Amino acid sequence: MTQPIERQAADVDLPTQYRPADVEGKLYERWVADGLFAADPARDPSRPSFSIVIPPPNVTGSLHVGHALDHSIQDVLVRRRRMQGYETLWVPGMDHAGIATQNVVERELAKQGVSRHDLGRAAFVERVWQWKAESGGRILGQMRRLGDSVDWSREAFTMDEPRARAVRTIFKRLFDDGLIYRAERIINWCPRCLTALSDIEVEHAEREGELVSIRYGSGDTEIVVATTRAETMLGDTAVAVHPDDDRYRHLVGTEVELPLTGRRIPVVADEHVDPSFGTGAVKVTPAHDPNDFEIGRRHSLPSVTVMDERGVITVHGPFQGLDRFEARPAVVAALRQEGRIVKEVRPYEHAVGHCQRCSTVVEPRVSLQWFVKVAPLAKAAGDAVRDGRVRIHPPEMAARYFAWVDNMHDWCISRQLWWGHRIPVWYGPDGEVLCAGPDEEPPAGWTQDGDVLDTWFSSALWPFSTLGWPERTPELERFYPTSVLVTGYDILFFWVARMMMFGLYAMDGVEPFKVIALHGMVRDQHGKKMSKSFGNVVDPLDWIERYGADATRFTLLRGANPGGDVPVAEEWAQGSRNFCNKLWNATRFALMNGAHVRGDLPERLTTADAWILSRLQNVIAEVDGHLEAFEFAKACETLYHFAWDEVCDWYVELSKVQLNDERAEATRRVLGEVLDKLLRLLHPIVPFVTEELWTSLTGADTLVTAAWPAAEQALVDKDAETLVESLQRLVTEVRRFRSDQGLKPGQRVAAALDFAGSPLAAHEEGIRSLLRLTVPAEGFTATASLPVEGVTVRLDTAGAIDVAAERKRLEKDLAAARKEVEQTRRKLGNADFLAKAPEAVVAKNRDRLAQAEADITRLEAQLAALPAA
RNA sequence: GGGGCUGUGGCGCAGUUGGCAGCGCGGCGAGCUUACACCUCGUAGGUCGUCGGUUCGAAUCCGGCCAGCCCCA
Repeated sequence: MTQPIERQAADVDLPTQYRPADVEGKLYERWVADGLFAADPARDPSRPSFSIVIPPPNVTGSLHVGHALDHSIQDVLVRRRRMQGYETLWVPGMDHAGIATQNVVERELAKQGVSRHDLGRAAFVERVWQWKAESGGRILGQMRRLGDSVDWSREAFTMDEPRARAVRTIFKRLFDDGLIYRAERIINWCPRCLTALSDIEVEHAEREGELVSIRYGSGDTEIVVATTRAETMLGDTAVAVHPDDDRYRHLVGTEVELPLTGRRIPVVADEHVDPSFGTGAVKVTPAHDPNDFEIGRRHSLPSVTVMDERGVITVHGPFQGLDRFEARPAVVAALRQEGRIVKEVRPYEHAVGHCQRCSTVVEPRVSLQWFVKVAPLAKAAGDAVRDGRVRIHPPEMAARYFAWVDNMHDWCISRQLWWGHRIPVWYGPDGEVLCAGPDEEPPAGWTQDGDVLDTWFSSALWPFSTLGWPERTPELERFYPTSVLVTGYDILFFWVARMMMFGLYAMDGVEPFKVIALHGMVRDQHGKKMSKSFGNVVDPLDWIERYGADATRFTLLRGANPGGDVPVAEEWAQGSRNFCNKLWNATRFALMNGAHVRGDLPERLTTADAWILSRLQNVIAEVDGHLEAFEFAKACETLYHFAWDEVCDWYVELSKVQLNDERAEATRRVLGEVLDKLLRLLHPIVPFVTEELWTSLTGADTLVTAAWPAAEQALVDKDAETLVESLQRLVTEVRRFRSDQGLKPGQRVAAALDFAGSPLAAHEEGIRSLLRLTVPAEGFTATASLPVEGVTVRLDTAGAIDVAAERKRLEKDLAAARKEVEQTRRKLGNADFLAKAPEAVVAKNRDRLAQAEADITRLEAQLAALPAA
């Protein structure tokens, strides 16, 4: 009658536990070798396109858990579109990370006692390329471990030849349009890296410092200023007060003596002074403070530079040659000696800017630098979002975007480094300036500007430079604008706004991406930021090794609510690993029992079959909707719940009975169908385990390009869902009884089932199987009787039942039912409620009341039937 | 100083337009029931930060307060 299960089981060669390491590397290499991730702009133009450019990781970096999240999300999007039949392109690559890379190589040289200046510029740059070839870009190999379905044939680097061409092209265009200029401004300067930094390369951190109040002038002209940077007073060229401040009105326009220097400096009135801070008077050092620089410009003040590029004091005998941090106490001591110190607050907490790459305290410095005039570009970047051409997801994040682009300062793009795109400007013998485009040669003898461009300048071109711009390539034609940009909200300003500005500018107003999908930061299980010093850093490669790439991805995606931070923990990775193992074993069970996907679904379905197929349709629709909306956490949750709690815990259990009778063949087909669709839905999230299982189940080559499932309305069966829900309540209730009575889960118990006309009668076998209830023999006497879901289960507990436990249970349920009745009655007795609440809500409450009343009747009868204790 | 976010069972999070508080992990109890102990079954645990308002009805809307976090200056 039934197929010989033993024989089929022998055909199934799957271990009882899923071992990711056995399959992941093998599958990935096959995917790449088969060209499944390769995009072809010429292929079937009728198909829609879907493209993503990867936020290029730093060439010096390795895969951290933040990348793992970012990449997992992109991979889900790309893999789903691929299955939906889109021509998909996911471009991989790296950025050259000017300062970081130069620092790495300089550090290496330093070990040999060599500086970059010893080598000279050309040899040093050569050396960096060599470093890149040997030890750069480790992350690319690590991306394979995670399963990134990128098109490796299109790997790009922000410093390679095509990208260099793009940089030269756009620089020339911006220059010719007057959007790039050179000017002497105060910029952020790193005295260790010896280069300018843009605003966003400076990290502000609270530090303990000091606030020293110094008396300038004397007698009638006395005025006290407070500062955290006493050493800069050597470069003061004014004292500023608010124009409406009566305390100082009489001093405005006069001069006061600047201590230690013997100079006299003016007192000026400026709106930007906060009269409520300190004494309401501030010292003005235009050469060493950005705010003071502005005040200086407004009042035509001279600018006195007191430090060199390394932060060493260059003026005033006793201080000359001191580092800025040595000079500070020295200056304070000298002032104290002169009786100039009025007050000292120590420690004084205040925000200090640090170099993002080396953590050195940034020194504002006046110098000649190149800038991008951002106003018109930023306006366009803002408008693209305001007009809805580019959608920021989640939408709440748009406020932060606008706050940034609408208040952007001109962007300092020159860096005093050797590693980077050299500024394509040449100077002639008579001070002529020439910007040369990609195919232009400067006149012989002219010298090129020594600076290089900010790395972000080239990464801002990424969405189109990777597609071949400035040529009008088929790639650009087909894949620009890219479909979505996936990145953390922390670099919305760093990078996204810049790509928007340059994309709109270079591509004649066409935006670089249609959607900006933002995710949060990965944090530990207590919401703490991961940091090496805290010791709570998760290494994704460690997780991949121990739990598998799929489990790593699932853990991250399961926590990925739009825009929200993603907490992760070891236990959750284990849970994800367990989930993968559950899928493995469910499929293993199915295969051992001959499940398959051949042919149509059976004509005749049992209620269990109809139920799981119906649920499957709901799940398909739900998951599809979640993924479309970037709701990765919800998609994972839905799939996890369906696979584990519905397919495994109920359908597989019910199928065991069906596989033993004439329904076996139909059941094999339904099992196959459910797993087929489930594995397809899960594939973008957990590609490896699903590929391995699905190819075993179907015999097909790969799931990577299999069709994405669509829900079929015809398979939705509300009646089956209702009936199985009833069955589940019945089974759960009897299990509770068994547990209360101390019956072991596996223990067989004789029971008689009286269905009294319930449609559940058709599922007697399934119910008996789930509950381990055997058919009673002759002379059976029940020791307990349970009325549930219209069915009476009478069972022989093989001994006296625990009346006390049963009474306790029934009384608990009774109390809950009574509370329910009371609450619902009160509601339904409220005339306002009946008058104002919607019909459906009222009806729902009536149903609840009826249900609760029926429960009370039943429970009271059961209690009455209990023998006295 | 400006702007933003968060506060729901021990921990981490969901809760769409207001209409029975859910999930995962962990805890407790029982079990190796021929897919899986990376498992199964059962179970405990929350007046949704706080005070007030709107409403027939508030975790959900409005306001004050408290606590914590982030970004920008």
